[in-house]
Amino acid sequence: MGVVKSKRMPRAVRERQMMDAAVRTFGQLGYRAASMDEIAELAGVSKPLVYLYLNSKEELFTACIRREAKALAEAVRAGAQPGLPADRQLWAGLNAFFTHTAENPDGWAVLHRQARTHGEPFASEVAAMRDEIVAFVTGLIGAAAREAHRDRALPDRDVAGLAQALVGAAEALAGWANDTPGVSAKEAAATLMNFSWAGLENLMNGRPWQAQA
Amino acid sequence: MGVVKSKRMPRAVRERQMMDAAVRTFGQLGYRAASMDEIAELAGVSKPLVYLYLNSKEELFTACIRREAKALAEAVRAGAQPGLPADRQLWAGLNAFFTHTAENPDGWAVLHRQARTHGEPFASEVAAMRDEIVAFVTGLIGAAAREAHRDRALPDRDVAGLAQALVGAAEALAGWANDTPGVSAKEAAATLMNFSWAGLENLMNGRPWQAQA
Amino acid sequence: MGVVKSKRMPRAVRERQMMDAAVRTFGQLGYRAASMDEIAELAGVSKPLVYLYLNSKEELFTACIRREAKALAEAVRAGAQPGLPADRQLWAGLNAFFTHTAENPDGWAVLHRQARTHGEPFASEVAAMRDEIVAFVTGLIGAAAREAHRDRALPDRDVAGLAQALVGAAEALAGWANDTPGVSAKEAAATLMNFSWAGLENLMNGRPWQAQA
Amino acid sequence: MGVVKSKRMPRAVRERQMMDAAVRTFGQLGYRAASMDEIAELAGVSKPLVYLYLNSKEELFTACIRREAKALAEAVRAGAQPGLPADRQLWAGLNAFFTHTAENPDGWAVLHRQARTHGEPFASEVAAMRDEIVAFVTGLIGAAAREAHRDRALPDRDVAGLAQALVGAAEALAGWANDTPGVSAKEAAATLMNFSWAGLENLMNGRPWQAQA
DNA sequence: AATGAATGAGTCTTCATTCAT
DNA sequence: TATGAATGAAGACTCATTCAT
Repeated sequence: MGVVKSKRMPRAVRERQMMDAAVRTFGQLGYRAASMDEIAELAGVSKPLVYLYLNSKEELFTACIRREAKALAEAVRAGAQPGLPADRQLWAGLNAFFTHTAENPDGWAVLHRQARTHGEPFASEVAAMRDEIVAFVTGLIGAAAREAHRDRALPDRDVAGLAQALVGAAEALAGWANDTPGVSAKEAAATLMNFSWAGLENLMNGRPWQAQA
Repeated sequence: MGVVKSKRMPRAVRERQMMDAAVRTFGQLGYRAASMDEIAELAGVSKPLVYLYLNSKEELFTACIRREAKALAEAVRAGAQPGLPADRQLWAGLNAFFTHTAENPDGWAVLHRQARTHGEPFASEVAAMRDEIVAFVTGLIGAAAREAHRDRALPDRDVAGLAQALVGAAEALAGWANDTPGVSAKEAAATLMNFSWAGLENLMNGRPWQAQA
Repeated sequence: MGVVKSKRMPRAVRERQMMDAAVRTFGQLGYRAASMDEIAELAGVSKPLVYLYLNSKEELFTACIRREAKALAEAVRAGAQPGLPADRQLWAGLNAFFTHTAENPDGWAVLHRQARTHGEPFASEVAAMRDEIVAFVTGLIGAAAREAHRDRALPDRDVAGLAQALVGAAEALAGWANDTPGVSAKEAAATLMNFSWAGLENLMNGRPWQAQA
Repeated sequence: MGVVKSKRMPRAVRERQMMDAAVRTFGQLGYRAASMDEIAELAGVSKPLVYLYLNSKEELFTACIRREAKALAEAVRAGAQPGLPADRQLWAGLNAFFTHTAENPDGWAVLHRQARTHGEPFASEVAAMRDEIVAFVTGLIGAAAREAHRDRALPDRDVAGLAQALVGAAEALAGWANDTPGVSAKEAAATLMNFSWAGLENLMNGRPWQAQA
């Protein structure tokens, strides 16, 4: 009878709308600068409904972090194809990572920029996902080490550092690819693969990592 | 006996106290979460004096970014020793970088975490310094490529991408080293040097980059 | 027993209460000296509600000016009776004007004293209404000149000047009548009618304008 | 020895500089919007010196009102030439008034707009000057009445009302003359003289007041 | 399931005013 | 005579959050 305002939707749908709005707002403005008013309006609902479903700004932000972390981890997991050699697995994982972050810039911003910037309830929330990536890389390196028949694996802390460096390089390349016209996500992935797998010395001596080799 | 809350200090001194307090507060809480009240109290002065000298929260934050960016850039410039081979220069520069960020964790947090997270007057402020460091690394990689006497130098865009990756990795490792107890600047530098120079494949095959070689 | 601080009223009602409080406060203290706290308290609501409905101090003041200007212009329009001879119309209009300003002293103070004293967004807001009244008086004087069957009508610019003088005198008298106990609207109107219609010379020679003549 | 900064001036001179700056600032911005900082800077002295000489913002404003009121009253007194017939005296007084206010717009703004807008210490301060003008007009009318050999003078309250109307008309005409290109101060004075002395009826019947008659 | 009405608490910013020299 | 250094108090504005329906 008149304007349809899409009311009375099932809870799950409404919740998803709110989370979408929240991820977008948090990702673009940050935790503090984002306001519940803005999120509610972007979600097309009233503020009390947001509170009814998600309780508080803090819980809402936490829920966003969890959702996006899960989605990213799953994307990387799904992209990497177990059974391939370690370098091909890394290549596949990086491609999945770059593709997912390019398609979900706000989610990535929430995870990478915002969650780590705002103190304690949140930082440890992201740590879980970081640990998962670290575990993925660790596993890769372990597998590679076994392939190479080496007895001594790299120490754990070294692996954690390498994972940090890899993610940092990936994020920098993602930003650079976005800002530099003509650089595709795949090219960025190749650059990172070369950088991380072959190392600068090999690159300078004409021995890059070969995707097809 | 105890700290005398000394009064009537010359402007330059007070300004430095305020900036110190601001860097610490902004670095730990972020731009939005930090309050001018908190900064003033930490500096041991009243709020109006902060405004009298530094005009506004935005200008204060910008001043912090500029001061810390300048200090970091100068530290890296001073650490790198022109004349050495490229890998030794890189090693020296990384050491200077990680040492400075370890000694100024709040300043580094302001630059890396906070300034880039909080929109536009600030992001471009840091970008300038970052570009300077990227240019430095780009030069290093180019020089190394020439030293290798290869006929075909790496294409410019590849070099730029590698530099971005290297700087991104360094940034991530600096944050990680600050947050992880027991990781020294030298260890972080070594991890990154191995990662970037030798590459993962060499690492896993027991052929790391050798600082003394 | 006593005023119940009733809650949960419809927006339109609350808005009117706020505007009433604002007109009173602005009229008595001026734009700068009036505080939003004071207005909110006088309206019986919390400050955020004032902001929710009226956005800012500036918009609130502007809204007050518009409301009071509209009310005054309508009162004068309704009071003047087209069809009467010019002097009778003027007399009727003046009576309406002085009656309205006497009944709405704060509104009049907002228009005459405060709005014109506080710079540019506001001054031009009142100017529109003032011009409307000046145009009304200009028309009256022109009509009266035509009624007098004179061949040479007064030059336009002279008429405009006279209208300005008349309105200015009316404005001053309204303020004076409000501030001086015991001066009724009718007395003010009579004083001005004598002054403007008969002129000082006639007054001093015992020939005032006669309402009934 | 370097820049002359005009220091160590006698107190009277410094005080005049401060008052000049204050009149200008108060006149343009109003009592509340004017800041002591601004006044001190415009006067070319430090703030504590303003306080040393003039004690407080309130006293400073009061001093401004007194100075400007005295100057205006003296200008009008000096312009009016006792001994002339009443209408010529009024003409001379109006000319002096218009001339003075045109030459001292800030002083006039302080008296007319600002002082009356800001509550009680100040309003009564201006009242003194208003009374002086009322007394001037009253005297004129009394003289004219004697010239006309009338026994009964106009009641006091009527005279006060007439003075209010006259000043109101004068201020309106001053504003109008300033805003309308080509209208000189003298023309404005003539318009007001006609309006107030001859009255509208006489004007419309071709019997204006004659400056030379 | 959903919302219009409402607020306590806090943040940035300004200003008149004083102290020590 | 003159000022650089400093602050208490207040004011505009925002926001996360709740209540009544």
